[in-house]
Amino acid sequence: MDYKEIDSRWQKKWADARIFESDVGSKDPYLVTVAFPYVNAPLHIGHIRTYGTADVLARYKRMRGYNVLFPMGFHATGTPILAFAKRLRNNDKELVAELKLFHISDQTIAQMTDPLFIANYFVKDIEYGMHRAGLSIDWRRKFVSTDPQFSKFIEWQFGILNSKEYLVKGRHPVGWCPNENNAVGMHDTKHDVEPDIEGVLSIRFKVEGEDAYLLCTTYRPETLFGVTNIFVNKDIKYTLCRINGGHEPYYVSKEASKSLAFQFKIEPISDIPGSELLSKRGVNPINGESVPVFPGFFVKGDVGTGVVMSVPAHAPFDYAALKRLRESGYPMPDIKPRRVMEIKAGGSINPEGYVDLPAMAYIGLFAKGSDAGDDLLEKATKLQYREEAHLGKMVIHEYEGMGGDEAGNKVKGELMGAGNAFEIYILANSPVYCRCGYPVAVKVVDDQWFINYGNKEWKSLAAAALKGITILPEKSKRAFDAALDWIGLRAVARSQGLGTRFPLDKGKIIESLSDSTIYMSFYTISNLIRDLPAEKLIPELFDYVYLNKGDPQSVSSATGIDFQLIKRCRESFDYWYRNTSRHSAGELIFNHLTMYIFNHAAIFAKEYWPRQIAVNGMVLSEGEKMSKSLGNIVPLVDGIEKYGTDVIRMQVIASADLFSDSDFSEVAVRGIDERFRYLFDLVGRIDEFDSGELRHIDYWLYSKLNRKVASATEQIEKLELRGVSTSVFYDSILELRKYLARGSPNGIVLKDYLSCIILMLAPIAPHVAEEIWHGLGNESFVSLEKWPQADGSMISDKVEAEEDMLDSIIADTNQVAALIRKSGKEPRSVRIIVADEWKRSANNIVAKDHSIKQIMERLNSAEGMQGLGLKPEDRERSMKYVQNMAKKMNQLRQLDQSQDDEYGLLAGSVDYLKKSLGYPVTVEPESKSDSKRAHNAAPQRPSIDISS
RNA sequence: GCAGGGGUGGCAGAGCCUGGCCAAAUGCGACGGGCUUAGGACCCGCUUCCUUUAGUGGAUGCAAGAGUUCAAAUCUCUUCCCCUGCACCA
Repeated sequence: MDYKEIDSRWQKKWADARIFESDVGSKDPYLVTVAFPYVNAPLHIGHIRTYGTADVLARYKRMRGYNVLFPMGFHATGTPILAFAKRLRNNDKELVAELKLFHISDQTIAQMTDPLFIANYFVKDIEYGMHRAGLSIDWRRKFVSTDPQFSKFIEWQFGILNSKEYLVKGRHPVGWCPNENNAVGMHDTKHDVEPDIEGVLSIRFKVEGEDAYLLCTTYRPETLFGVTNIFVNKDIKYTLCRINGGHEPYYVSKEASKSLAFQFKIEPISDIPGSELLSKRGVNPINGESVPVFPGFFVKGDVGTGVVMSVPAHAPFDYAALKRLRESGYPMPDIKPRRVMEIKAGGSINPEGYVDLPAMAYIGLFAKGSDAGDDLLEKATKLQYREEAHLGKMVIHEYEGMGGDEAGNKVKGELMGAGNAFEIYILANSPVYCRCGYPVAVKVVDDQWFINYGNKEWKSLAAAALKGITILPEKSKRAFDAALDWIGLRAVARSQGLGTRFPLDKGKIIESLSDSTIYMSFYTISNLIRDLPAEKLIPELFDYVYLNKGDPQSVSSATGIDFQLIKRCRESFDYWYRNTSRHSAGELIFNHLTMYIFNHAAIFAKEYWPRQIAVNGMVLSEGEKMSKSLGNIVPLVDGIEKYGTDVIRMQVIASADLFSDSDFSEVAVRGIDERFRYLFDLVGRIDEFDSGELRHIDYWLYSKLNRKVASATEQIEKLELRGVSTSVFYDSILELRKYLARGSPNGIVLKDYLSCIILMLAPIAPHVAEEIWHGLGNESFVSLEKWPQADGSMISDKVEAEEDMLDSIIADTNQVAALIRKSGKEPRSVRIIVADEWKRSANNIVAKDHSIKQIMERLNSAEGMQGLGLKPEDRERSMKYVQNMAKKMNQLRQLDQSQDDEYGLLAGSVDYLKKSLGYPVTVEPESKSDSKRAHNAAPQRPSIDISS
């Protein structure tokens, strides 16, 4: 058995028969689309999670009689390919090593300094990988997001967004490299760090007797009431400068003046040493208090503005700095910390203990005598900030009782309203370095274009769309709700990258997640317009095709495009786009998938809105996240070569819940391989088996089979593929083993069973399924066969329970036999004693209302006894039995098996029992048994009497 | 910090929505046995503790704690811990 041979043989047959190429037809349509791959790396096994899951759905729906279209395109817009080429031009060793892992030749790598080459290379490479993975894609429709025809489509989309006033302009901070003079994203930094930008408030303190301000940055404006002084670093340079042309200048650190220049217009006036600031006093804008300026040991020039307002009651660093200053003998007045908020309960400190000194109390949690090193102060700060933000209540008059965050926002609003504060941006994870080596700064772009997902009407439109979408798995629905609420402005135009020019500013490129929100609709026409020159694709064409607006005849005469072709485009979109399923990894919920919903709601009529979205987890490699640094990435083609396509598909796609990560491990993969081989082996021998009348075990197998058809159908509809593979694959093999162990299997039953599970296995493991399907004598493609239908009449709880009973009798007998052997004796034969009928009645009476009252009443009267078929002398023993039964009252269930049923089953299974146990077995009813253990018999739990 | 998802036996991982047939599927691993020259493969058994040399008895138990209930892995609340995403980046 050679997976490679099987895989390529069936892939070729599918391709030759063009069974995955779909066109407008009379059957119900089903369009499956997946987040198209970005063309800067080959596929690894992780990619198959999403593509494979979509493929399973496509294959399943095909078997359910839908006309299924599963198209694929490629994403090449944006900056990564450019960054990729640049890295190779700079001979980046890390990247080269990564490419070598995928067996890319030196010769090819040498050509990868050209972005176009990179894109073309990976388009081919990825398409090849998808072929090898057996994805049922209609390749006639592929396109690349840099194709000029696609650009026309995107321009049309943005025209509509603009006409609806969803595009707005504003200020926006970005990571910026001062050296290269361009925006810096994750792809452009050393070690791929995302520059983490955050806004902080800068509050100005008027310098007493001078037309200037000290500018302090803070995360906690609500503590402004507790300011006792200002800290600067006396050993660094400060710059007096004007900001944005205001006439009163500010003191900030020299470094800050430079980095702020990317956010504001900064005019430096003069530099002075920090020590000169120490003689000044600042006025607190919130209460007019005048506070002194002190040197602070922790103040850094490159953090914020290099000027810090000191709140010793609520900031451990401030408290410690004042304490050290006093202890060093620095000439200073007595500074009294002032508390602005308190924590009533639930915090780490005792709220009564340090009325005006919470910071000291926090320090005390980490260090003896409140004399802590910087790292401990850091910890104390974090804890205090966290607890005060959560549990703190303001104690300042107008703010009394307010939470920390709420008060902070109010103070911020007041200050900003009065012009006493403004926001500046800083890099929270500073320093971040650009690949060129320079530290990244934050630049504020003034004329940034955004898509305004915060627009109220649009949002409610999107909410309406979301309502109509089936989200799989259901539990991720809440994430969509949250994402929809949260999404607001999204910067849409970029200064660099591949892609479509932004219509309202042709110097900019449309950001690459924003140009792929409705591309799924492009598949419906991509094959039809492929050869048309892009300039003919005027907005009116798309208006007609997608919106049914305008007149195809006039579009035809305006562009020279064949009238019929235009009509076909419209028909194709209208046909395919009514029933769609969208697939991606869960991490895209908060951007791509939400934008997908918004844009569909904005552009298309209701009947073309999304119908289903499925999000899946990732793939781990031997329990670890796959990463370049761990070197544990398994290239897809390598994996397929080594293990076989379906073994990989089975493990990657179907070994975990849809939303959970699946683990690719050697051991698990081997287990799948072994089971496939078991099936192949069994099918190879299928003609050896006779077929006669159906026995109990045959009915059992049919019952199990039909039950799993029903459950697997339900599960695959929800893409619960782990459940499908467990019941259809793993459990089936256990059932087959059990069935075969019973001896003389029925060939027809086996064939029925195997055919059916193969049909259900086909979406997940299509190559193996085709091979086995044909091994069973079929001529058709299993890929095009009908999904099986459960026959409810074949499902029998009774038959299954009876088989379970046989198993437990064997287990129990073995257990008893073990005890006998322990005493040195050897079991010679066993009698199995079937409980009397009255015990079944008793069971059912008790089980009915979970009470022994009724049955006891019956046992207490002669007629009642008689009704149960008992004699008066049985009374005592039967009461004892019932009392015993009552102990497990809550577990009793109704039984529909009579004593005769049970007896018949056991008598008919004597041979099997004998074979399993290894000694003679006889069966007898309780009433006819002379065994002293006979009275132990209970329904479905016969008494066992072993002679030794 | 905010948002979303989680925490189950040596490990992986079902079960949780719809409470009771749950000492908890299945797989892997470990252990004992069979088969074998041996290893692998395969087959059988076993894998919380106690009790029982004739069994299906008892205790503890599903992150921790509290609660609801006749009954909780499952429902509610609190706490702790882990994973993912957080914007111009695909």
